[in-house]
Amino acid sequence: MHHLIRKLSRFTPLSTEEAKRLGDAATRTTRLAPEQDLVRAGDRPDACHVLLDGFACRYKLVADAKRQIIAFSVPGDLLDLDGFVAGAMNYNVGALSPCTLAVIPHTALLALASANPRLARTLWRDTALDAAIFAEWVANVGRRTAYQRIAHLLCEVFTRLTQVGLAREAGFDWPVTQAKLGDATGLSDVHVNRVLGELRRDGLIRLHGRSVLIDSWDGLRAVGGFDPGYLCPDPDHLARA
Amino acid sequence: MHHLIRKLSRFTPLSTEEAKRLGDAATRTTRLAPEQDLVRAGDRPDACHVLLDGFACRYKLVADAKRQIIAFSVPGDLLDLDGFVAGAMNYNVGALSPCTLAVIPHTALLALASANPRLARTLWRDTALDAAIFAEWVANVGRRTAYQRIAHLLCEVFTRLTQVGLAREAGFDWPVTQAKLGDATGLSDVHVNRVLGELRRDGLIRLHGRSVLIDSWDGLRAVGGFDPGYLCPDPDHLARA
DNA sequence: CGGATCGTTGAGTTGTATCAAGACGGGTGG
DNA sequence: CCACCCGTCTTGATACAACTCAACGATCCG
Repeated sequence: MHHLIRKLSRFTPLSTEEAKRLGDAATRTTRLAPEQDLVRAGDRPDACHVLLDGFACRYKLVADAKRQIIAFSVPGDLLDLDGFVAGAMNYNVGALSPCTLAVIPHTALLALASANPRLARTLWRDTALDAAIFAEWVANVGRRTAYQRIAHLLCEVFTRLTQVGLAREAGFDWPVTQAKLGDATGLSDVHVNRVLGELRRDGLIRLHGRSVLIDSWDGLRAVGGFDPGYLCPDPDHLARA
Repeated sequence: MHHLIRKLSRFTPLSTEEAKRLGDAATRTTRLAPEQDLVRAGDRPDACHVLLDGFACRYKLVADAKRQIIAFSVPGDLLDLDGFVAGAMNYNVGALSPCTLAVIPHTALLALASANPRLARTLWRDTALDAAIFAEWVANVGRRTAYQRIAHLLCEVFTRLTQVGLAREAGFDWPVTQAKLGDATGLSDVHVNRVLGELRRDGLIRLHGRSVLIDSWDGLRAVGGFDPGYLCPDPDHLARA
């Protein structure tokens, strides 16, 4: 399991020993079909899951059958650490593509975190990173136009996929429909379609099937007002202290 | 300092002993004038601050001088715990009214967290609570109408003020202008004004100066689709494990 | 080949923003 | 104590971004 869990270390940097311990804590793997939910709001899971392969998202349902995707997950991400920290989930986690997950029981995680404060802080930082991304999304959805919002989201996804080595030099594959892009940006699927067309016409991106090509990274960044700072918590911050 | 820090224990439940230790860690208090910033995005603070008295908010600035408030803080809240966990701030924290803060140096916090895993997890849960509120705001701003958004926000603020004993039976005092409500909900100040008028006409709330009276809690909750679950992480979850 | 899902485009509607002007109210200085 | 001023609230008129509804085309898959 170690080499799988090691993936996590790219995103939430762990020492080799810490990665090994987390890997030992993972008892098994499990799979998820597209559209299948891992957990629902209100659930009290007894294990955490690391996304080893595939793409997932977190989402909330609001009145009127509307859906808001609040985060996209990439391989290496902890999907439901909140279940460990807070007890109950307050959002759903669903698969966007076939997914493979590592399962880490809460009991094992608790033992690890108690015995190893440094590892606990690393996981704590992961929660803080989630919070930072949520915060950026509040600003994205609240104060940017549709055109800016989608540009910003594409920048974020590209940056995160690059961090885990899953992007190409100028683009990435991503199994997300326009309707889901709408659920993530608070827009209608129809409007997402028009805005994507605009971004394409402006020479910023190209779309082929499920692959996104970024023709002008600087342009896209400028449009979205994207600053990657919030995605890069300083891994050595507490170690230095 | 203990009786001041104890306030924190109402919101992020701490044992008496833990509250005492945190109180000992706080070296001094400081004050903030309205509109004054405690920290800015990019800062690397060397201490955390507990809001003892007054009201503050966290906000981001996006292109075009637009502002998005991403969270309101009430007395008892940790304002900049992210500075400790992540290293650098990625949002600003500003005072809405005159504020009194307790100052806890990162060095003291690190020592406390290392020596006391249970206290560390309590603080970790505080980060998770912040994340849960951000996530709810993403859904609020992304998928609710102006009318629903403002109703939901008022429900949240009332609930949180009730948790720390600062609400009246059916209302609360809150030094927030309509322009700031707009910055928090992603709306213009003019539109906030119209929607508040609508909520008043519909018999849900009344406003007098800076005080909010809730005439129909059930109505307001129904309109906003408000479920307080995300504000109430189970404090005993990890203790039981 | 048929059905399902997703993308695309058009026409019309609506929610919310913007601009502008005036009313109110609380503080300050004369 | 009054006059003034500044920030805030309120209201109206107009503009526009984004939504909805609807139809059709393109793919993919069984």
